[in-house]
Amino acid sequence: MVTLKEIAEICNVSATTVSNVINGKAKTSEETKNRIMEVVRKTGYNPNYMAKGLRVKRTRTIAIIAEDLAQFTSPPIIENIMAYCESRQYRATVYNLRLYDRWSDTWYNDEEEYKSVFEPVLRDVLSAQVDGIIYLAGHCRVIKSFSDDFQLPVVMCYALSDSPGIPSVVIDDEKSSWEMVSHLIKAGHKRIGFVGGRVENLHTIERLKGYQRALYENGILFDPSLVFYGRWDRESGYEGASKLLTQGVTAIFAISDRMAGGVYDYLYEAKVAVKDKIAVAGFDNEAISQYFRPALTTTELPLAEIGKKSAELILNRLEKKDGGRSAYSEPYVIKVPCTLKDRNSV
Amino acid sequence: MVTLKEIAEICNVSATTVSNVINGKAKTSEETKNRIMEVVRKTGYNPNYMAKGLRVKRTRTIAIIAEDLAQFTSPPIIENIMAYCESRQYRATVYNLRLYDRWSDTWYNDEEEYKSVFEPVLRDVLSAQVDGIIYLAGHCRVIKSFSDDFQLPVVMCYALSDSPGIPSVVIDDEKSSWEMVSHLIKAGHKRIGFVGGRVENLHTIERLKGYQRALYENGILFDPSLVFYGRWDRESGYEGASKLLTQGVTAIFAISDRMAGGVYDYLYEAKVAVKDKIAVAGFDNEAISQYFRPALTTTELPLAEIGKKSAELILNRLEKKDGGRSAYSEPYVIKVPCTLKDRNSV
DNA sequence: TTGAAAGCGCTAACAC
DNA sequence: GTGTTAGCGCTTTCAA
Repeated sequence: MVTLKEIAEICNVSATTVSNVINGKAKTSEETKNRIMEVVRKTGYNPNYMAKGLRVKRTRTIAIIAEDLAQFTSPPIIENIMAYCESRQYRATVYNLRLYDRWSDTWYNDEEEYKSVFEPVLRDVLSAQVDGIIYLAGHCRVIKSFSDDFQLPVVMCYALSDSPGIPSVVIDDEKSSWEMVSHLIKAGHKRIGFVGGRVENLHTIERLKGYQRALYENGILFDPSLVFYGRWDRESGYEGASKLLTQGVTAIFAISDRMAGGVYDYLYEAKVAVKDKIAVAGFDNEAISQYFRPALTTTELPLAEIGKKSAELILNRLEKKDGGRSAYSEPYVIKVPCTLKDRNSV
Repeated sequence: MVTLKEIAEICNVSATTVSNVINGKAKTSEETKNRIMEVVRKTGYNPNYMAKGLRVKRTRTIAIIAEDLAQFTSPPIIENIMAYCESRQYRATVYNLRLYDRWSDTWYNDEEEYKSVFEPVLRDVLSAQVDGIIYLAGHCRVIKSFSDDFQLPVVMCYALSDSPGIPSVVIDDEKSSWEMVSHLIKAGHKRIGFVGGRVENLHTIERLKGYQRALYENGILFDPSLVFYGRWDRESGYEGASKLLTQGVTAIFAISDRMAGGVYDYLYEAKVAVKDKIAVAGFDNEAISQYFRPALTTTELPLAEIGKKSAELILNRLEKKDGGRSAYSEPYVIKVPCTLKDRNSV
């Protein structure tokens, strides 16, 4: 590994001059500039990131702490964070908590266990001297992993922060749900079953609100017996459908595509035609939804946008381009809208 | 950020001693050891990774250069590389070429364009002073991105290297395909259509070999008109099925689940029952395959194992636990077997 | 068992 | 325009 000093020696200039040329800093004569660049190219010189970081105390690197890389929402978000960082000459490095991998979806009840994995990772991140952190959640909830006086800029991605200093980027669950239910109503449905995720889950809560608002705006009574709470998975959808059908629904809105898959299962077994007899809508626009027969009408998650916004937010903060909001006076939440994918199940 | 030197001052010892205690190096009296650890805890001291890396010239970090994070095979592999690295006190950091994102699947024809994205990333990786590199391909082929005298240990993951110094970890395409076709034959099929990916693709080539071997071993003539080459996607599967059905096949083996989805599409339109009339088998065991109706018999990719093996390989190399194979005399290829998922389409 | 000094590769501050 | 000096936070001799 050739060093800057060696380049300097070869060129008969000082290390400073080489440094200046490489970083386009001070004024240097074209002559020496060319001479140096030539040698840099020939030797295949690469600046030592460690040495530079140690000296300047800025690494132009942000950490993405992902709760789980394998969560289907994570890779597209990460990919777009990285793409945006690249466009502004930053680096993003991924740390993976592997929360689902370790405890499927039970983990978030146990604060202690969570800490035992989060804290070592955070130390690692801090050791690496990153300039900022994007915490990428696996699902939306209020996350209090960072103390109020945490030393680094943080952006909460796909979840809410409880700290005024940490802005959040989330999807607009309420509005997206409202849109889908309005769509269902426009198609003539009045008794619409709602298959939610876990009761206490924020996605569930917000989407239920959207459901209720759509009913209200159309003068339809909200019937609580049309609401079923599942666990996001296919089996829950099946259960939900079996319960809801006895309530005489003409449409079912399952708030995950997987649960919608379970609804299809039940309907198939019961020989009830999707769309013709019962309309079904999903949420997420996972790959599976296109393979359902009939193809599922669902809501596309704005994952790319979420990634980009989060990255933008943190980089602006790092470069103080955020209009002085460095310390937000109130929780700062960006809600990114989803888009309805109208396919063939409604 | 409190530094080691500050810890030393507080404790009235030298920096050396603190360093020794933290790294469990030299013999230190219990007394001072406790005193130091206490202060370390209280101050929340984190060693500076930059400073340490600069000094010791080993970072205990490996780079994963992923061709595309959004490729469905990537996240599970990465997750398992990270998990294994963690178990041996290493760090893995992800670099993303975003090849598919940039050029979908046309990119690999253009060496120049490829270099224009690979090379800056490689410089970045080198700058970061990682100890080794795992190159994670999006699909199997021979990759010659690293010169023969490349300075760092490299492992090729999910692809083949052309260099004796770079071992590869890939799936056993031939055997897995052989297994599936044997399974089909055992179920009574003699005229089995093969829906491949692109002709020149290594997965296609190997799986076709497995297909042929299974036929051969069962005394079935290989009929070239039963082979169709697609582009891995759903539409290709549809096309393939339409061609193959005119050849009187009783089973179709599509070597990606997505293409199998297209086969289902065609069969559905043509009102031909999957399984009862035509057996269908896929490959990949993507999430979608479970939602097909009937559920798709397919082959599960050993992604976890591939990740783990790759990590193991490179860490062993870094720590010379590879039985002196530091320079392999011949290309060293590890083929990881897949497992057949027998569901309901055969 | 502990410490002093040197130096990893780089850049900031300042002098020339 | 270019060079000198000092030092970022750590570990590694080597000496005490």
